[in-house]
Amino acid sequence: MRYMTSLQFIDAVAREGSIRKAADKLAITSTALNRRILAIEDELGQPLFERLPGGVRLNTAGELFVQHIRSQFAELARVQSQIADLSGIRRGHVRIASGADALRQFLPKAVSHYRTEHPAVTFDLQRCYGEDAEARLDSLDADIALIFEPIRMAHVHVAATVRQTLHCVMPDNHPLSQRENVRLRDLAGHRLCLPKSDSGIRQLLDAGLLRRATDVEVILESDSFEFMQNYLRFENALGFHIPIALNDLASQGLVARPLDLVDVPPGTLHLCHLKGRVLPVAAAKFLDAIITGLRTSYGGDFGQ
Amino acid sequence: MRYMTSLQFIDAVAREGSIRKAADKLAITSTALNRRILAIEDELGQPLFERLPGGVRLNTAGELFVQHIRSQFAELARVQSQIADLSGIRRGHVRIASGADALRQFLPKAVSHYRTEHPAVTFDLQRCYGEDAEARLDSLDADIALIFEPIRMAHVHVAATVRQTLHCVMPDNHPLSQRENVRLRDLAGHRLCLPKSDSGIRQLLDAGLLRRATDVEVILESDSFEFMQNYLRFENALGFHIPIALNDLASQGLVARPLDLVDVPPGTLHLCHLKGRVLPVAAAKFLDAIITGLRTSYGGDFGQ
DNA sequence: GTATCGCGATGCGTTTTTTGCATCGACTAG
DNA sequence: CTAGTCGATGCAAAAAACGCATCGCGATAC
Repeated sequence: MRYMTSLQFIDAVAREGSIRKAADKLAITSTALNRRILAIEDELGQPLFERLPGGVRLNTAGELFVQHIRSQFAELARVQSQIADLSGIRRGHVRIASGADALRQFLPKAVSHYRTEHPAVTFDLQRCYGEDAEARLDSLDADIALIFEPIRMAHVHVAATVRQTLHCVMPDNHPLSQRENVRLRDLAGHRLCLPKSDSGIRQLLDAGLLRRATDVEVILESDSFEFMQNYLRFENALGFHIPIALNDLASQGLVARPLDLVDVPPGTLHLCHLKGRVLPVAAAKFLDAIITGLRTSYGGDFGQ
Repeated sequence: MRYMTSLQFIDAVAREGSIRKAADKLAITSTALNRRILAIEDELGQPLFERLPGGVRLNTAGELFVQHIRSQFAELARVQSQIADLSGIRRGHVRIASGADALRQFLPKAVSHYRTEHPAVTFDLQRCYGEDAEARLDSLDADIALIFEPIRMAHVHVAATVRQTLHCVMPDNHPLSQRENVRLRDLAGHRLCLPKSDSGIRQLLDAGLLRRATDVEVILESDSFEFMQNYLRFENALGFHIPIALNDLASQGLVARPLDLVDVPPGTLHLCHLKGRVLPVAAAKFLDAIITGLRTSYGGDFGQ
């Protein structure tokens, strides 16, 4: 929207921490950008940025104002999608922040299924680490977040949860593949591939392993589930996934066996949005769809 | 704010129902205003107004958008007051919609008392009839509303209530002035001055009179409590007030006697704001002050 | 039925605002 | 101490907004 460019500019400067850098990104000169910012600060009667030698930084007033700007844009987007909705044009845009887990199988399926029914809705998928997904909800860079395990921030609303039992993934000729489910003590002496420590899966595992003081051999750590799964095709080791992240194991000669619930409690996948926020039409409908999808396909059960 | 003028213009056109009239009020030409509206409609991809022979009217999209505009402005005002607040400048603006009742004594006192402590806070008092106060909350033309008796709209939040027993006001030589309190049947044969039927007081009275089928002589109706009170100095008749609206009776040779609660239940004064809205700092603080003031001064008791 | 009136839309010249360039002073890093 | 970065500012060019005159359309008055 043309009349809000100044606000967008302020947001950009806040993100870049420098007027010149932001001006580059916005494809205008730093002069123009600088003057727009001065003009708004003048109108507000107070500076929004502290001028530092290496750039600028939001002051307290600026933080309040930028927060306001972001919520205004989110609101505008919502109203626009609402207007588009009532005129029968079922288009919109959904921005999702997700950990790596759900990106493998679950989200691609969900998005593609939704798009078969609403082909004019576009998506933006942001792969996040750790608390980043929550931060993106907060800064309104994402409408919906899928977070496995802990929710740290208070103003995140959990729309739905799915219980996910940790599974141990291994080549089908691995000795442990004979068992129905795997105890932690069975892992002793085996080689493990573990997700990095900011992953919910890793945190669940660590808690269990620490408690049982199991002696294991960690041969690699990665933040890519895809890499770890592929790796198991070359070395006879053990990986860990949750059902929602499992895909296409059989064709790669892999099998998954659940970890015994006595050792490792089931993790929880949280489907969240920002508390108190009214989601744009498209995002709200996708959320509905995804929730019913979760209920039917992954209702606490194995989802491969 | 300079960058939002286009939005304000749309709001003005929506209120005036005509581009030319709105242009007059805004002190610009209809040409410029018209083009700004066309530009925004173009950016949104949809018209916001229906063009009628006698002017323009919002369509559905326009109503959504105008609602959005108003909430944006309210939000901006709130953020501005928040910014002003944190910089130590205790200024702000409070807009109150009130029935005539509270304007007589209670609100002048409350506002002036608040202003002794916060002299930089300014006030806007809008005298409203009937449902208008609620409508003004809804259109964000008022931050706070004082409504006597019924709340019709669902999205009004009641921050506090005060019980108010109806009082009968009369010249001090009136026969009924001898009684401690007044029954409805005592009114038979007396001349009454009644508020108009959109007043909460009138509605309470009507309900009681109808139930008791009391035969009374209504000599005048008015929406001005001041007029009715003054009138009693010239004709020996009866008026009706709630304690919060009583002022300075003795010096005018008037007295007030409560109506018996058996006949007429006590009315309720509602102190409201729009549900889900975060009030600007000044309005929120004034609301706090007014609530504690109500609790101590008018805690269900006579307040003259 | 016709003339008139008020409404929003639009073409065009003018005014106001915004932008970009060159440059300044302040500061940091090496 | 010098080279490089940052934000601020004077000035001319470019862009946007504005006002005037005018059009077409529909309602109203007579």
